[in-house]
Amino acid sequence: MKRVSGENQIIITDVRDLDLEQTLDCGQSFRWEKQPDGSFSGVAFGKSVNVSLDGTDLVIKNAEEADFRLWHDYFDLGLDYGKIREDISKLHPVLAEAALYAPGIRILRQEPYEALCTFIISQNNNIKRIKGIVARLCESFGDELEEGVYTFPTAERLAKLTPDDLAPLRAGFRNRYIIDSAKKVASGEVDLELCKTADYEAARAELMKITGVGVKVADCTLLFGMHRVEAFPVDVWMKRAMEKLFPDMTANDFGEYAGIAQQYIFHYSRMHPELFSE
DNA sequence: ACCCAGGAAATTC
DNA sequence: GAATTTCATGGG
Repeated sequence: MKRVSGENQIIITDVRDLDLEQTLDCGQSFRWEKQPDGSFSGVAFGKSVNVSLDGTDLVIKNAEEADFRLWHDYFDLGLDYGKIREDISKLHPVLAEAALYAPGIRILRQEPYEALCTFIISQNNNIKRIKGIVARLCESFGDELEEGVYTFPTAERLAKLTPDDLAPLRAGFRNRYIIDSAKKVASGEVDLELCKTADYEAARAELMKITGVGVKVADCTLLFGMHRVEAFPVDVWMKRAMEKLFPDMTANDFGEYAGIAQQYIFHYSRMHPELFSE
């Protein structure tokens, strides 16, 4: 893998096991928008970029060479998903099928607070509306990078607000959860860095100190914001999938890469709702 | 009108 | 303690 830069863009070559649609629009991140030309535009780490895949070249426009490692890591290109898929496919034939169905899913290494906040918003909600609320959150309290392009607000910024200040987001009962998370993260009462290294149960307990964070939101935060790929979030889709497709397995049976298996199963299930209605 | 959505808190039994 | 209800909002 090498870098090619210049003209205000980075190209990461020899990229395998990545499909932008599968990775950026599978419900792990809510900040990427597909463009008419098939590329995706979004903001991460306070930087606005456009990404596209040309064969095995990942083209990142509006990026500078110094951020090569940043984007390389964001797309988790240091992990061999082909090998992982091969290994976990041995666990169950349906998992093998699900992995084959969307082999271009990768677990993004998102910023911890963004993952926490967006998955607080996700509860008892649907992906389309989550994206709308997140967009209004950024427009209202993020920094404008370009015309109509905003950063994700920091916990420190949101900690100065009250739940009523979030009314324009139309996030309903989740407003007070967002504020509680911001206050506890900004004050250090909840240590997101600790969650990257603490043992799993301790990390989960740390996040669950926040009102509005239960087991599922904590697991999503750990998986998508701390790259704890052993996390296995169970939402309504995963509950159905476990009951119908993996009745003989529990979360623990999926191993150290359970979170990656979970993404294959989640996506496969959402794309095949008929599996659960017949 | 009713039900559901990448759940969790509040209330009741 | 375990089971049920409620919590805002929007789409089907």
